[in-house]
Amino acid sequence: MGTTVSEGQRRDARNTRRRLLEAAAALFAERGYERATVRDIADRAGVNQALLFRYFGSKRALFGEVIAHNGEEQLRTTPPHELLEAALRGLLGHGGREPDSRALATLLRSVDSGDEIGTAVRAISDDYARVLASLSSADNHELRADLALSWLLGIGMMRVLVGKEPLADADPDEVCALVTSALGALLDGLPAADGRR
Amino acid sequence: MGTTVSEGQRRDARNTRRRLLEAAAALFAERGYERATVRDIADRAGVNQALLFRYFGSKRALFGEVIAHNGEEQLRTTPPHELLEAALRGLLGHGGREPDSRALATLLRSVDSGDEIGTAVRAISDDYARVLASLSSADNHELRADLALSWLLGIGMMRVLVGKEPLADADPDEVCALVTSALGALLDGLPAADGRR
DNA sequence: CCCTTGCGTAAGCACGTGCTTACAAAGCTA
DNA sequence: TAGCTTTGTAAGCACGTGCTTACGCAAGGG
Repeated sequence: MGTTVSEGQRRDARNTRRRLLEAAAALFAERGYERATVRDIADRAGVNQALLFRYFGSKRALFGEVIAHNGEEQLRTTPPHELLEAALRGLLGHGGREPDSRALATLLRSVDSGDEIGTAVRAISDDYARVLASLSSADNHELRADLALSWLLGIGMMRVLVGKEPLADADPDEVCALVTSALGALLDGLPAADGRR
Repeated sequence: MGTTVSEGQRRDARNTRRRLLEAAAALFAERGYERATVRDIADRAGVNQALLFRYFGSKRALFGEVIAHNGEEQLRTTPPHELLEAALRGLLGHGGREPDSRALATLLRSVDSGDEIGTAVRAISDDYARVLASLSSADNHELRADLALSWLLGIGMMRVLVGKEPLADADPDEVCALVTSALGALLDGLPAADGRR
């Protein structure tokens, strides 16, 4: 039958693969693609780094699987009209520790890892933007959604990476109130022009 | 007097130093701190890489000098109330080619270069935020300025690094209109609260 | 004319990276 | 027990990085 895995579970390929995936998800979210080394990932998973290549082929492929899993998680568990605030609070509170808010944190820190990594990164942002775009009824709602997502990204950057004060230590509630009201106006259909048209 | 530098100007320390600085400024703006290697910088300057270390000591020190020069440039040449739009258009148009808009482009691409680079990066953003904050009369105007700057940063990220569509190829005028009107409301004193207070 | 001074260069060092390989050992089948 | 497959490991390779060192060479004064 199922080969009766005892329970001490040494020598369990499925489990080690899973542990590698989890360790990678955590480290990618914490440090981004480039700064998360395969040695660190293997260490956190408690296995030899050679196994990472046996099970995933390459670091890039591993990143791809992580992204695929992470992207869907928050998107499926939160209704569209709460997504904006949920994502923002995920970014503001813990810095990507919990699995929910890992997608944006990973995006945040892997954004400059050029070429092919950018494709995976673009995939997450596409998912988020699609949902955000559904909230607006303006003709250029897709652009507005991109701008909203950009703001979240920028705020995350400033807080987590740059550490800019006073934003970095600001009260999440205060930030959230300012941003959501400004973005609400944006998405609900702000006057599309100012000086030009 | 001044040692009569002929004009073929080989073996001119001042000039090579200047060329290194200019090449570094360009490459840091184009690729960010990490991805701009000392070999590339020296090559673009047309000199040996060892000179980079003779004249600047380390790559970090060179970055510091570049940042110091770049930061002041746009800030001094544009009046405060035009800074927001100027910075945004600098980011939207050319991707940091011209010296004016290099500061934000450098910031943009060096943002995740951890530890001590972050300090230099924070210095630029502080300068920008200070000017932006002077535009608002709200009590938390500094926070609002940080949020405005964050948005610029995020938009730059999405366009230049992520390449997210439709934002990446959107008309600068359209983007600018949306952002400035939303940010105008933010800085002019938006209702500070929504659900809480 | 030598010889000190300072600019410029080629070569290399030490280290961290992603990835590979040769091998040990566990577990199953016979 | 013998043999085969699967899982794990230690060692190392190839390469790119920031940085250093030993040297060539122009220039100018005694």
